[in-house]
Amino acid sequence: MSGPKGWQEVQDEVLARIRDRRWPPGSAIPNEADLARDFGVARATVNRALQALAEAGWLDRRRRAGTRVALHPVRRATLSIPIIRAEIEGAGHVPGYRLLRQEMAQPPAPVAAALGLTGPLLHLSAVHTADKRPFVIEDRWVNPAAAPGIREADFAAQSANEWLIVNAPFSHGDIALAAAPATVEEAALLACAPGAALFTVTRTTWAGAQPITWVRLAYGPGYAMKTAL
Amino acid sequence: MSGPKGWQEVQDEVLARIRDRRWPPGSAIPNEADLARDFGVARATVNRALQALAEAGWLDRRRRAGTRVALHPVRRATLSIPIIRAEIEGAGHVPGYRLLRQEMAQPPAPVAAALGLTGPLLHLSAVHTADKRPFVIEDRWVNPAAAPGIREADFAAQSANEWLIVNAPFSHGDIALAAAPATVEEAALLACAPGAALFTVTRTTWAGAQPITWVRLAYGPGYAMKTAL
DNA sequence: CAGGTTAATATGTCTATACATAATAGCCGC
DNA sequence: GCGGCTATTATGTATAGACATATTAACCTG
Repeated sequence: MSGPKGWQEVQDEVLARIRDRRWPPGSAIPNEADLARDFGVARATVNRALQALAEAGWLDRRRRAGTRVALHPVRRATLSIPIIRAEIEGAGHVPGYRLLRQEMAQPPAPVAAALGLTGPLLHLSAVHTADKRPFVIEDRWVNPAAAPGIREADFAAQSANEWLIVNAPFSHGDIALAAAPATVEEAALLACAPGAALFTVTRTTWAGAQPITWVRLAYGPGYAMKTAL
Repeated sequence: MSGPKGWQEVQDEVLARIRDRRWPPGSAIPNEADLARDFGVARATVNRALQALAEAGWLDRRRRAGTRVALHPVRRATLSIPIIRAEIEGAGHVPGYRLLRQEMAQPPAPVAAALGLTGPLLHLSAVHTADKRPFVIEDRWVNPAAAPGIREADFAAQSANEWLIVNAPFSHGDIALAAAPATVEEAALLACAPGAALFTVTRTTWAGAQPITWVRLAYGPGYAMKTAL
C-alpha cells in the first residue's frame, strides 16, 4: 500500500475509515503489527496514531483483546478556564473591576460542604466590567490556609481571580454550568431585571487534598460560552 | 539521580517541580537531552512526558527555543457530548421521549445563517423525560441532503439525537452554552414558570464542508452540566 | 465438567539511533 | 548598521528491537 508516512497521516487514514464505515462502530480493527505492514511504517508509528485516537475517544483499546471502534463516538468539547480580564480583552473590550466585599466570614452550608471545611473563610465579591458595562459577578470563598500571603494581597487593584491563578495553582477541581434567575442584588449589579436568566459557572478547586477556593460566576444576560468540537 | 523509570513518572516529577515553583511560570526548563541524562532514561521517554504536559497546557514548547512553563496554566475542562438517553440513564432515571413536531419548513434566519443554507429543512421538536418528568426540549433543524435515509426514519420511536449520532457522524462543529428565559411554550413543556432561567446548549455540526444539523437543547430548571478539571 | 494452570497474543513501553524541521543567533559583506 | 545567508540548537518524528503486562484461549487435572 502506497500509504501514509507519519503518525498524523496514519491517524487521518484510520479516521477516514471510521467515518466512511469501512470500520463501523463496535468492530475490531487489525492489530498494530498488521497495520504497520499494510501502511509501510513501523509499529511504533501506528501505536502513536492509535493511542491519540483512543485518547480522543474514537477507539477502545485493550491488551490482548485488540482495538475496536468506539460504540458511541463520545465527542468532547474543551472549555478553557481563562482569566476573566483576559477573556474580556480577548473580546475586544476594556476590562474593569470593582471590589464589593472582602471579609472573613462563615460560609453558607453548601460552600462549606463543597470545600469540606468548617471554619470561617475569606469572602470576596466583585464585579468585572467590559467597556464600563457590568459583565460578570464573582462571588468567592477562599481557604486562607491554602493561600499564603492572601491577607496582604490588595484586591482593590487585582482581582482574586488573577491573584489565585498566579499564587495558588490548583491540581484539580470540578465545575458546574447552569442557569439561575438573577436575585435582586445581582440584578442591580448587572443592570438587568430581577429574575433574568443568568449563566452561571461554579468551580471548586484543590491543591492535592487541600481545598483552595469555591467560586460562582454569574454572567449578565446575553452571555454565551462558546467553543469548538 | 535515582529518578523515574517510565514516562508517567517523568511527567509526575516535572509536574511536581512546576507546582512547587522549582520551575516557576515562564521559566525555561532543561532540554530533553539533559533531562534524560538526569533522570536516567532515554530522550524519547522524556519527550513522551513533555509532549503530554504540553498538550495538557502546562508547558509551551517551541523548536530551537526550548520548553518553558506556561505563563497561565490554561486549564481545560472537557465536556462530553452524550446521547441524551444515555445521560438520563446514567443519572439513574428512566428515560422517555415524546416527538412534538416533524415537518419540512423554512428555518428562521439565525439557523439558516449558522448552517449557511437557504432552502427548507427538516424541523424536529421533542421533549426528553426522566422518570416521566420533563428533562430537556430538543429543537432541531436537519439538512436532509447530509442525512440520507432520514425521510424513512421513525422519530416517534427513536430520537433524532440518537439517529444522527449513529447515521450521520460529524467531523466538527461548534457549541454555545448560555442561559435563556423560558418562553410560554417551553414553560408548558417543562412544567415551569414562563421566564424561568433555562440552561441552553446550541450546537451546529458539519461533515467536512457540509452542514448537518443545528440543535438547541433547553434544560429544565435545576439542571447543571458538571465536569472535572 | 469445574476449576485452576499455562501458553499465546495484542497492546504498552523503553531503548538507541538517525534524520527532519523550525527558529534563532551569529556572521558576513556591503 | 542593515539585509540576508548560514550554522547551531532543541524539538519532532521514525526506526528496529526488546521486554513488560494484561487478558484471553487452550489445556490439563481432579
